[in-house]
Amino acid sequence: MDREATLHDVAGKVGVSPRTVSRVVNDEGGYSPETRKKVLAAIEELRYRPNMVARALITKRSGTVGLVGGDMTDPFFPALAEGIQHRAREAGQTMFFASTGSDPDRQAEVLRSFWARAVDGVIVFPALDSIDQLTDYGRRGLPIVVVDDLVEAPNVACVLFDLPEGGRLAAQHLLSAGRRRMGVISATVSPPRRRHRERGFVAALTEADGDHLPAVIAEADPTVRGGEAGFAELLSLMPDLDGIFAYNDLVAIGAMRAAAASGRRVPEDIAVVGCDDIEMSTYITPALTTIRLDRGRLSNEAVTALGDLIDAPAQRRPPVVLPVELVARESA
Amino acid sequence: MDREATLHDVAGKVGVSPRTVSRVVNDEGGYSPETRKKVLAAIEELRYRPNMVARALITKRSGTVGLVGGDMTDPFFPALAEGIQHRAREAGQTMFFASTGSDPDRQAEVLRSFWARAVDGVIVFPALDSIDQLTDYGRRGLPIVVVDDLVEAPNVACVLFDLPEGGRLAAQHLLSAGRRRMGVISATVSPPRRRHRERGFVAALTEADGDHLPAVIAEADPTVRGGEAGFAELLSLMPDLDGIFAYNDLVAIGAMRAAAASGRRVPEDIAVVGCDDIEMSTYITPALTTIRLDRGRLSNEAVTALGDLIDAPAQRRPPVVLPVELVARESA
DNA sequence: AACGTTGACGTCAACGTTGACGTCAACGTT
DNA sequence: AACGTTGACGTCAACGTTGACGTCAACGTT
Repeated sequence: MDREATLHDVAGKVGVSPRTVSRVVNDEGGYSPETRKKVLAAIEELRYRPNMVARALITKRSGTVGLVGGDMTDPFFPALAEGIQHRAREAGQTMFFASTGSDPDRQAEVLRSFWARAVDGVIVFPALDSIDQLTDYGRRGLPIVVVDDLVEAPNVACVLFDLPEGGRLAAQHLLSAGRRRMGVISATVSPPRRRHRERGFVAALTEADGDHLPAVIAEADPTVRGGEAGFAELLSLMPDLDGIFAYNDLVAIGAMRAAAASGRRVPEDIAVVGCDDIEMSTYITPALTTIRLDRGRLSNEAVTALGDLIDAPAQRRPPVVLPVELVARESA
Repeated sequence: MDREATLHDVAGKVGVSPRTVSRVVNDEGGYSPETRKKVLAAIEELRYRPNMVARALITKRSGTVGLVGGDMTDPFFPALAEGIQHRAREAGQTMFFASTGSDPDRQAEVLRSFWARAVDGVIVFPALDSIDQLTDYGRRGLPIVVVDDLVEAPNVACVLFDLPEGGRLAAQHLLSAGRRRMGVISATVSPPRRRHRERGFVAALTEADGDHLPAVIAEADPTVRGGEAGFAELLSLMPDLDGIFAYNDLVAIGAMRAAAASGRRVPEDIAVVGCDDIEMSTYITPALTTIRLDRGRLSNEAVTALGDLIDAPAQRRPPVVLPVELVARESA
C-alpha cells in the first residue's frame, strides 16, 4: 500500500464514524458488540495501527521514556539499559537513548531533544554539575529519575547505591587482612561531592583502631589504563603500599596489571578491591574481590520510580538507597 | 510556566502570524531581517522550542532513528550503539533503542512500535528467521540497514563483516602454528545459513595441504559459560584436540578457562583463537589471539548507509562488506 | 402517558505544526 | 501610465487522533 490506514479508512469501511473506531481501539466502551466485531475485522484487514504521533499530539503522552547515560562503553551500563528497556517495554513504553559523555552541554541538548519529543519521563545518569538542568526540567513537569546522585526537586526521584558503605566494607576487609598502607584510586570524572566510595573508605580507616596509615589518594580515568596510571601515582605517594581500593573494577584490573608489571604479587604484596562486580571480574586472574552493585535491582527500582512519578507527579518520594555487599575472591 | 510556548505565543508577542515565525524557525526565507530579529528575540524570551510531535505529524519526518539489537549485554554491542548514537546525533536525529533477545516476535513488536512512532529509519541486528519482517517493512517504505546479514529488498541496505575470511585467517594461523586437530565452537543462536566463521574455517582446512584432520564442531551459547561447555563438547569429539576457533571472544575465554581447569596449557597444549576483539581480550592471561572486527567502522558504515537510504529511498545499494584482520597475541 | 435515563453512536474542535496559495505594496520596465 | 515581478507577509486547511458534547431511539418508571 502507498499510505497507512487511518481511523477514517477503517470507519469508511465499516460505515461508522472515526470516533467510534477510536473508541474500539482504546477499549473505551460505548459501542455494541457487533460494531466492535466489525471494526476489529476491518482493522485487521486494513492492517490499521494507531498513529502514535497524532495520539501524542493531543494526549500529551507519547508512550516513550528517555534514558540518558554517560557512556555506553562503561561495562556497568549495558545491563542497566537492558533492564530498563525490558521493563519499559512491559509497560508499553518505547525507549529513547542517548549518551552524554558526562558533558553537561551534551546532556542539555539531549534533554531538550527528548522534551521536544514529548517523552513521558527520563532516567538520567547525570553529567557533572548538571543538577540545575534536572531541577529545571523537573519543575517544568518532566518526571525524572536520577541514578547515582541526589537531587531535590519536584518530579525528581533518586535511586542510588550505598557507596559510602561500599568504601567502608572495602576498608574493613583490607584491614582485617592485615593491610596497613592503603591507597584509593578515585575517578577524575567524579566531582568532590560525589566521592562516596572514597569518603566511606577514608572514614572507616580513621575510625578503626590499629597502626595503619591514613589512605593516600590518586585520581585517574575510570578505565583499565586509568588504573595503571593510578597505581603508579599511588606508588609515588607511598612506595610500600600494600592495599588498594579502586573506583571500579576496570580501574582495579588496571592496578593489578601495573602491580604485576612492577613485579609485585596480588594479593600477597598488594591486595586490590574493586567496585561494581562486572562479569569480567570473575574471569581474570587473580579473580577480583569487589563491592557488588546489583544492577538488576537498580534498573528495577529506577523504572518503578519513574512509573510512579508519571502516574502521580505531585507526590514527593524519598531517595531509594540500595545496599551493597563485598564479594571476596582472590585479589584481596 | 504551566504550558510550553508555541508558534502562536511567539507570533502574538511579535505581532506577526505563526506562519512567519515558522519560516524563521526553519530558515525558509520570506521575511525581513528586522522581523527575523524580533522573532528570534521573542523565541529566546519565551523559551520557545518547536514541538517535534506536531512537526512530525505533518512532515512525516520525526528526526528519530531506531536501533534494534539482539542483546545489550553482548560486549560487542555497546560500542556499536554508542557509535550509532553519536553519528545520529550529529545528523540531528534522536535514537530509539530496543533489544529483541533475538526473538522474531519481539522484533516484530519493536518494529511495529517504531513504525507507529514514525521513525525515519532503523538499524537492525536481525533476530533469527526474521528476513520476511524486514522485507515487508522495507516495501512499506521504511529505510532499514541490516547489520550482519544479507537481505535483498527495497529500502534495505546491508552492512556486514567478511566473517568467512575471518574463519580462513584463523585456520591459516592455527595451521601455520603446526596445529592438526582442530575444533570450532559455533553459536546456537546462529541459523545454519549465517555460520560464516565456521564455513570459512572449515573451507580453509579442506583446501590446505597437510596431514591435519577435518574440524570438529560444537555448539554453545555465545558466553563464557557457553565456551566452557563447548570446550567439553569438543574434547569428547576429539580428545587430543590442539586448536580451537571460537564463535566470539567470550566463548574463547570460556574455552581457555575450561582448558586451564583440565590441566592443559594455552597455547602450548591447545591454541585458541577468538573473534570480535573485545577490550577484555587484551587484559586476560594469556592475552587472546582473535579476529578483529572494527566496530567503529561498522557503526559508521551503518549510519552512513541509513542516511543515504533516507535521502534517496529508491536507489539500490550493494551490501557493504568490511574487512577483518587477525591480531596475534599469546593464546595462539 | 409523560418523563428521565441509558446506550450507541455522531459532530466538532483542538493538539502545534507546515504546504499551498492568496494578498498587497513597492518597484522596475516598456 | 499600465503592467509584471518580487518581497513580505497572512490565510486556510490538513496531518490523525481524542475530549467534550450533542442526538436520538429504546426502555423503564411513576
